[in-house]
Amino acid sequence: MARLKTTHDVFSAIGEPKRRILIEQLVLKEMSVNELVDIVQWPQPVVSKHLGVLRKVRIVSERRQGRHRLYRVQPDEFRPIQEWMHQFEKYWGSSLDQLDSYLTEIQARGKNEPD
Amino acid sequence: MARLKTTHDVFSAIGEPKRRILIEQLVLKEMSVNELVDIVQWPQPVVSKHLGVLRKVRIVSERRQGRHRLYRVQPDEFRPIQEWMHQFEKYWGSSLDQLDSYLTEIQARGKNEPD
DNA sequence: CAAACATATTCCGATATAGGAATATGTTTG
DNA sequence: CAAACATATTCCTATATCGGAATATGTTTG
Repeated sequence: MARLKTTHDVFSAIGEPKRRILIEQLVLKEMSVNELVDIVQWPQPVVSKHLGVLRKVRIVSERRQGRHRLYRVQPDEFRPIQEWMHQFEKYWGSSLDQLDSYLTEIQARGKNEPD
Repeated sequence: MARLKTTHDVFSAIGEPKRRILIEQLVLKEMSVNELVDIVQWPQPVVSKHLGVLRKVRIVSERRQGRHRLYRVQPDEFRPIQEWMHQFEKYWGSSLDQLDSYLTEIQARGKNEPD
């Protein structure tokens, strides 16, 4: 046997630092490939390939608009990670307070935003 | 250039499924290598090697007791992941409620547990 | 100390990438 | 339709693992 694919689930997909950087941008707003290239300053094929991986594991979705392709993050797909991380939360006493106030704030605003 | 090490930070370390399985066991209780081997049924060197990676990125710590080595999870080391995941939490309207009640429950009990 | 035990390490081979370079595909516009 | 534009894909190479097998290291016990 040998290595396993780092491209087949959400956990391994975010193991790659460049992919995390792309996600960090896309979570801010939907963006075209060239917009991303302008920001991160990597060769376009590099960006496209990483987007391909993210797309394969459904972390991002793509929408065509003319000759552009607009990418956006699909936050729901991160839930497996969040759920897996949940097993450690009980050890984070101090951060719970922050999170709690954050939640209160969000919920005061009206729970969820439109799609 | 080529692949980058999947063994140098927390994100890539948990990208490997077997390592997640080990973590899931160790979070339950401190355990020796052979205890883990008994549970997961992989060859001992495989277990040891994955533990080595987890140890290198500080996700687990090791403590010697006689000829045994007892491993345990270091939950604090997962905080970078949790913090990174935080950027998506606002999209999880429905799960916020669960989490909120979870927090309320925890806090009612007395906020933090001893180390 | 020798044997048994617990675990780590080394050496090995197979393979899945990551990135570079070049090119292909698809779209708009003149 | 040709040229320009936007993006994906293919081909290539180097390399970092993953797991297997064998062995080394360290500890306890008789």
